[in-house]
Amino acid sequence: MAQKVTIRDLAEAAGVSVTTVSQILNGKGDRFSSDTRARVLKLQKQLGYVPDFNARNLIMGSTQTIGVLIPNLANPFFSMFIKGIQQVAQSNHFVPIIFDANQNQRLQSMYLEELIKRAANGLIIASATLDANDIDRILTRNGIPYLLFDQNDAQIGDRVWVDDYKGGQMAANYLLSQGHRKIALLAGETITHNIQQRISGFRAGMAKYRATLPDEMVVQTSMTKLGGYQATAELLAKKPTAVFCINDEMAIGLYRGLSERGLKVPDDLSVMGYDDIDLANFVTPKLTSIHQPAFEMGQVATKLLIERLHNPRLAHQDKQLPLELVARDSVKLIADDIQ
Amino acid sequence: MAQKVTIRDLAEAAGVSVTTVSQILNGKGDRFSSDTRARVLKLQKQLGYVPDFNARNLIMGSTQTIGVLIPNLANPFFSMFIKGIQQVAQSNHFVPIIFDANQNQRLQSMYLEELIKRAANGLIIASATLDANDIDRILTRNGIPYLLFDQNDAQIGDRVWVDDYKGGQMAANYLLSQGHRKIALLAGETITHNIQQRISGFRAGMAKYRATLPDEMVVQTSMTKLGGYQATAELLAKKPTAVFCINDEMAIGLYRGLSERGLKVPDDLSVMGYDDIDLANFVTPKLTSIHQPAFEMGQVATKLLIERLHNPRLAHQDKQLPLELVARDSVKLIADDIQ
DNA sequence: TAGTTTAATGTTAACGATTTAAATCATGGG
DNA sequence: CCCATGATTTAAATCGTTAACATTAAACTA
Repeated sequence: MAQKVTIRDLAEAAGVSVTTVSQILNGKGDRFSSDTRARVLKLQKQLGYVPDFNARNLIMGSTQTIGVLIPNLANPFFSMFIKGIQQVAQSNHFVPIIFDANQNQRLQSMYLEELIKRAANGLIIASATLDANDIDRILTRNGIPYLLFDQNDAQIGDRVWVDDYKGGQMAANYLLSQGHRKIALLAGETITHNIQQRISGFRAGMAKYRATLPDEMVVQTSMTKLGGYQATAELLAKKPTAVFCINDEMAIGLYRGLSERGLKVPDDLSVMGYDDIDLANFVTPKLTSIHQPAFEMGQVATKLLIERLHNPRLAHQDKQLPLELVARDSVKLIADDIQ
Repeated sequence: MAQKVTIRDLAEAAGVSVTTVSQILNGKGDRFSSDTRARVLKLQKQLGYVPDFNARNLIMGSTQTIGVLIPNLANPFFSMFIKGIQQVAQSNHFVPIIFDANQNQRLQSMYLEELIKRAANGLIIASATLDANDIDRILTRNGIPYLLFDQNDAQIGDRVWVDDYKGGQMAANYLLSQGHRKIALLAGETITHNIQQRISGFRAGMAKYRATLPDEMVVQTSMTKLGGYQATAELLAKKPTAVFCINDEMAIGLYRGLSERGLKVPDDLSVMGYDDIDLANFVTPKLTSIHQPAFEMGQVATKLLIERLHNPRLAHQDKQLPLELVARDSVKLIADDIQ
């Protein structure tokens, strides 16, 4: 409960002016005698002086804060993404403020406002429910640089992305190469741009081998384990030999639905995921998936954003990260001719 | 890029003083004519005025911020915990700043300092590597209320807890009731207080039925899926009929280790977890576990902390939340006499 | 009418830092 | 012994708000 020690207290204790203290503590103290420098530094430790964050930011005009908006913390993909953000932010003396907006439109706007209020230096937005143009309007009006992620329909601002179209194609190619032709797609309820790309790519991949993905073979549900689970019956009714799940979480939900019905993956049904969360490697059978480098994506996003903060008139940056097919045990080879 | 609009601009535009604006915008404007009130409010929208966070906090002396330190974001238990925190914080106009300290001692201290610098109003610390007394020294020196979680060896500050001792007993009782006698324990490398309790309870539970948990039946490894996986061989060497994993993550790792060896849960080995993360319900076989109400714990922790902030001289609060055994399919009944 | 309320709004001093521009102090050459 | 010079140090302005304390004008009271 000790009264907070201010720069004035420290100055007084050291017998110098506040200017002196401020300069020395901010590394601009070359012009002071090493004697006073030492004295100030020593007393700082001794009194435990920490510059007041608000006072400092008020005059400096920076909070060293990055706002982050994500749809769902419980999805391991995003935990990893955040870990990447945190790492880079930390080493650049920034602090991320993370909001899990849980696909709630209203909440999302609230958080956006909160971040503006708090004078975040920049934002990383990985949430899809907000309209990109709305975001742009609000943020550029407030002069806040931001980076849109995972929903790059609008070509505004910097961009970190993976080639989802190609990812979809890779999935299709793999499934086809294993002899599957009757393939169902398990997608989310809201189709963001990147997921649309994924689906388009998948369709295109199918088409290349004169296979098709008719509309009646796609099932939509919430993009969670539960969603995948609940879609099982509907999916089974379509009698596919393989299912491409738009993310791993759903695939894992489907696993359960199948197992409850006594069906075996991949013998009775092949399942393929997307994201390659660490769990993919721990379910039985191990899930074949398309690997998205979530951690790295977080790192790169943060790096780009910070670069932009340092240099606002930088040309728009665009960084693509590689996707990778990780073939494990959830897809059965039912014929190896690919006609 | 438009120059930031200040309260002075708004005041000028409305033809009133800054006080008037300030008061009106802070709900203390009853003393002004409804005419000016309307005018100010309208112009605020029009000019898009947002009070400067730092200036405001500087004079108000509060940042409406809660710092949160957790060991691992990727553990679903903590994602849930955080979701609970966020929900309550949000509805009380607080914002949580979350740090994933990843059992890194140094990082943890850094984050702690950062939170102090940022003048967080209070802290929720769910990280074990820091010494409770160190924390107390640093934080009470700075007059920051905090709430220790998940490592309540020191009886300092407020407390949210589950009865881990009883949790351990419940696990033991259940395993014994299913006829198991040769039981191994899979624990973490660092044994925090709550986990120590869990283990003690487990031991006591065993003892009650004249069973024992000899030291050679406990295996220690990192508390992650990978850790659980890597412990498989060592565990198997002890030839138990059941394994009690100190958390679900490890149990899931063990699942994989067993499945790779062609062993079936629960026919070849029974597995029991702790936490009851949502995944427990989605693995095959579904994992029997002790349910910790992670989300609720986050909620309650935040509620207690905020109450404390509002009233610093409140008596220490102590809230216990219930634990629950969730019997699913991962433990085999090998004899139903419990002699 | 003079004095007192009351309603409506304004002045200005904090808050705790940073920073610019100016002041002070030695030192030494002329 | 004076002043220029460079080395140290400081006074004061500033950042955008809030709030305690005025102030003003109109309305009411006796």
